[in-house]
Amino acid sequence: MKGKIDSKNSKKSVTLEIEQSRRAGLSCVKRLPAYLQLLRILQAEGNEYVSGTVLASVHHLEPVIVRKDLAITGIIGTPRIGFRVNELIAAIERFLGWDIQTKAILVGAGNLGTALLGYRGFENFGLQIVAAFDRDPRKVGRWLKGRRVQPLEQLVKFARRNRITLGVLTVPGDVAQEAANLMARAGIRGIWNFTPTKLDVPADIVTQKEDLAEGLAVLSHRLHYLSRTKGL
Amino acid sequence: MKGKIDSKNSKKSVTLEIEQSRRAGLSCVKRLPAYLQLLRILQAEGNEYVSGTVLASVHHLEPVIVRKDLAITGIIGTPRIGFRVNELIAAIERFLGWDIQTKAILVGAGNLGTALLGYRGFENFGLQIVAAFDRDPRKVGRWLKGRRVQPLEQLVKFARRNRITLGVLTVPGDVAQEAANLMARAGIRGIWNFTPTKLDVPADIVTQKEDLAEGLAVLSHRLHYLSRTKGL
DNA sequence: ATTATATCGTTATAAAAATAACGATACAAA
DNA sequence: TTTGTATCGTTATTTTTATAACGATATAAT
Ligand SMILES: NC(=O)c1ccc[n+]([C@@H]2O[C@H](COP(=O)([O-])OP(=O)(O)OC[C@H]3O[C@@H](n4cnc5c(N)ncnc54)[C@H](O)[C@@H]3O)[C@@H](O)[C@H]2O)c1
Ligand SMILES: NC(=O)c1ccc[n+]([C@@H]2O[C@H](COP(=O)([O-])OP(=O)(O)OC[C@H]3O[C@@H](n4cnc5c(N)ncnc54)[C@H](O)[C@@H]3O)[C@@H](O)[C@H]2O)c1
Repeated sequence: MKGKIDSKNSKKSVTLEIEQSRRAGLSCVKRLPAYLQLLRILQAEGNEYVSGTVLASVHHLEPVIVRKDLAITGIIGTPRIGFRVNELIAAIERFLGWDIQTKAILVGAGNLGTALLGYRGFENFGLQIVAAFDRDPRKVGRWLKGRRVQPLEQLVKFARRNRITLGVLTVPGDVAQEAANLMARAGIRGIWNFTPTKLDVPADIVTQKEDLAEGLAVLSHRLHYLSRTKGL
Repeated sequence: MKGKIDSKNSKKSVTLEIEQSRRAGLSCVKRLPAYLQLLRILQAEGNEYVSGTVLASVHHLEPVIVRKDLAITGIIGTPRIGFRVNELIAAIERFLGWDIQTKAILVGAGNLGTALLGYRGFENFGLQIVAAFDRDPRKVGRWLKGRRVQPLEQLVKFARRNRITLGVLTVPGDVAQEAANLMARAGIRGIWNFTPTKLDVPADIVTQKEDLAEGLAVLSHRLHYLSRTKGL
């Protein structure tokens, strides 16, 4: 069932093969954090086991989806009982690489950047924002949520010296590309992009665009639909 | 002018409208805002036309995907030329219901809530956050990004009086459900949920969960994979 | 006028994801 | 012991989404 790729279609592009070779569907990976969040609560409540059925019902999913999702982490459950909560948390964290803290820098200490710097939840996702950079001289030097805002000129040196692999991008959209270029020069491997700008980066750099408008579009469309069909 | 395909066309448009109000592909709806963002830039630069091919190349998509996505908005392009930028913007906005500004309230004026209140981009998405509510007495009464923070007790009255249909939820996860209940009592129709808590709401309320961890999981997984296969 | 070509819109096919189906297993109760 | 059942993990099947294929059309070039 798994097997090697038949090299039938060479057009199929490297990206797909990469994702397939790990056998992790994108939608599956996206659901894992939600399970993790719930598992942490169950753990705190002292539960030793949890069934896929319970995880499914909370998130309004079919149990079989949950079981399949969890399967890619390598976890094995016991029939009639479920999964060990501790083991499951460890398996998901390990699969996502969240068992080891990754150091990140943030570029653009504005509204959103400040909020992200102040978010305590990232440590649960293996993320540690260790420094913030900004171009605005009025912000440089100030302390923000426990980090001192540094000038852009320091970025490359800092990132290289501290072996930073991940960058969080929260600058205005029209300067996003140049900030990304700077990150690339600094040896950053992954960019978490909160700007509405699609970035152009070397092939060995991974970008993830976080677009709030996507979710709002879905919400708006659903509401719009409801109001048209139910006449509300 | 188009007499020869008239009968076929009318039949098709009926089908399309049904499908439009019924279920537009989720992935399609999610891509529309990205097109819109680029279109606004093109419009500001004075471009009159844009081809699906151009939109596709910027976002690293296949042209046919773009054309199909745009088709659900009802827009019609001209071969060899493309689409009128103005018309396309209007069509997407109309499809998403973003041509009319929707009034929203925000509950939880903390780190993230403040950032969202300060975001000027929402007016491009037909969203207008007109009020903020918080439980913390130290925050109530203060001005935040041009809005006065109001106590929770005012929420129901305010929302009903101002016919608010949309709520933005940025409270801590463990009180998210009760805040959502309050919104439901206030007649809110849609909840944009930024907490990691899966909400339980009446069937006639639409919720959209915005989970940053999803995107981070994808990014982490890609990086993790890269580091294991390319040994970097 | 003819040809070339970039693009459109639709239809056909392939790939991914969700859902259904089903046998296997661990424990509880009769 | 036997039966009942909630769950697991795997293997179909269906649905959704992405990609490929193709004829049609508007404009520019020959
Ligand atoms: N605030 C939100 O809620 C929100 C929501 C969705 C998307 N976004 C996006 O996030 C980004 C930031 O939004 P914001 O509201 O925080 O904007 P902001 O203006 O508050 O912050 C931007 C910060 O980037 C700094 N900056 C500007 N140019 C820079 C450069 N070249 N290098 C480094 N820093 C630079 C500015 O000094 C400022 O501090 C924008 O692209 C925006 O579209 C924000
Ligand atoms: N800050 C981020 O970058 C970030 C990122 C991802 C997710 N989130 C999520 O967003 C939510 C808010 O995060 P935050 O960092 O802004 O937290 P925060 O603590 O800074 O803000 C929470 C605010 O909600 C208020 N509040 C508490 N209980 C309330 C209630 N019952 N009704 C109304 N208001 C109430 C608090 O007084 C506070 O002002 C959390 O659920 C968090 O997990 C935040």
